[in-house]
Amino acid sequence: MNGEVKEITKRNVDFGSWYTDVCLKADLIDYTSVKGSMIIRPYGYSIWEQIVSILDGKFKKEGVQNVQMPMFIPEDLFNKEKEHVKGFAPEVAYVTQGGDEKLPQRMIVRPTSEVLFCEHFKKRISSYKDLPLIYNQWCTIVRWEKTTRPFLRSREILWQEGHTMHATADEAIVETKKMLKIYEDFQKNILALPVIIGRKTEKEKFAGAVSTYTLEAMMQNGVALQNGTSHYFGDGFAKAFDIKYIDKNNKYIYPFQTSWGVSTRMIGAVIMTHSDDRGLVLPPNIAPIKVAIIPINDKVYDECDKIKDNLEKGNISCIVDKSLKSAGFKFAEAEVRGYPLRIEVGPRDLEKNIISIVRRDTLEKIDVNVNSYESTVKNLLDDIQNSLYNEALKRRDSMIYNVDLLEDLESLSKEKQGFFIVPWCEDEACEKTMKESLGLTSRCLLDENEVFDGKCIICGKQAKKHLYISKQY
RNA sequence: CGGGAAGUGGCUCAACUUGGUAGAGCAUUUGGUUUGGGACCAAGAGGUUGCAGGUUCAAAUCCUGUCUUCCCGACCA
Repeated sequence: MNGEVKEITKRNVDFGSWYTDVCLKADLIDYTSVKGSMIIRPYGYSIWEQIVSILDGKFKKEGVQNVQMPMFIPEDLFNKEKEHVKGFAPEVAYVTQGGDEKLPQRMIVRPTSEVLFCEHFKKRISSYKDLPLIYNQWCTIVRWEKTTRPFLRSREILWQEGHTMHATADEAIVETKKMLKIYEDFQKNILALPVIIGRKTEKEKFAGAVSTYTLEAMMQNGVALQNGTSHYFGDGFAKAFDIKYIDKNNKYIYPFQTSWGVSTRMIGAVIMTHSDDRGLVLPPNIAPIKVAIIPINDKVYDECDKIKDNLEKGNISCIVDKSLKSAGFKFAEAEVRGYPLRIEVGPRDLEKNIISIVRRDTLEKIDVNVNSYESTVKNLLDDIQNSLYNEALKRRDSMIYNVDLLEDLESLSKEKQGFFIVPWCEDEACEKTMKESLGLTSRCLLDENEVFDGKCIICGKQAKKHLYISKQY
């Protein structure tokens, strides 16, 4: 921890700079000389480790097996599924040379691994007894993004991608939705992020998918962020890759496929949802360090160590900040780094058998007895977790607008940002118009099964569904 | 990829307009005093000015290219 004073741009001055300031000053990332490829520093990486450990545990309970696939894909393999190629081609990085020799065929650096899994599935699947296959990998992928931003959009992406094969369409659809639900619960209960769950439109769905489901989070500034996806592929890839199994009736069947993924983008969503002008705010359930214990001077180290040991017995991770800085500096530092609670231990308070606990979200300070604080700490952590979610939910809900008329949308979207729910005819042309004239992209359908009779906000023809639209990262 | 801004010790910036060989604060190191909201005193170290060319007797400064970052679009998780 170095000792420079960390100035953070205020949110209302420049939200984008505030965000990168928080990422840098909270010591989550650093830049490199490679465009769009950030270093995730130890503190930032420990947040990712929390995410991995919790999610991976949930996956394993669902029978997911982890694998590791190659990073390179020969170009002809990648070209097998036409929609998939078309969707990803513009952002693919190619390897053209190995050592001194030019490669006979270009390799692509995986932007996602569907085709590698398909190639492998073909070898592994021959009977209904081989199904389902439920695989996942934690890995990095590369997409040659033009605009990059820490966590939210980088060229090298640290993520998890699940790929599954099933005997029936129903089973695959259940899998798709099951993983979506796991993501939703994780984001709600662990990351304290309210998300809107829904199906993507044809225009916005994953290249090669039958249907794509999304988790749409809303940032403080009213800009939406797709924070995870789960896709149902039908048997499209299976057909393209000639993956077949023999069923009980000795008939050849193409199996049904899913894929689903979340990435370090979730860390960006946590920052942009909960943090404030003082720096990072982390929900306790994802915070690698839940309590920062701050000795006011060097005479109280023993008491601090005792508190740390005691809390860690109750599985509450702590640090004691013994750096040779003034107390005020340490308080500020603890706030920048977003430790959910800090405990101030000072000689004057100790004479009265008191220590102070300060919560990061509200900065509220309470005094507790030095011999009995465990339950208070636990309760406060729970309370912060709940209150961060509730605050985020309240704010998100206040940024959802139902709009039926184009003129209302035009004026409203000029002064407000957030989700707009609009009636839509399901014509892609109208989707394009929303984007080109208002800068609003479709996020997902309000309800994929909705039956609704109204007028499309753009063309006025019959609308069939309501659509969430917004600005997006 | 288009439009705008920026890049000078670890950080924030000055010197650039008008070319003359880089300076401050903070951080860092050492010694000391301190510690209840970003401590103080003293001494020291640290920079061929993002990178590559060019103009010039001379380039942080002028020109060209390139890379990176930020903002706004387009593209996308």
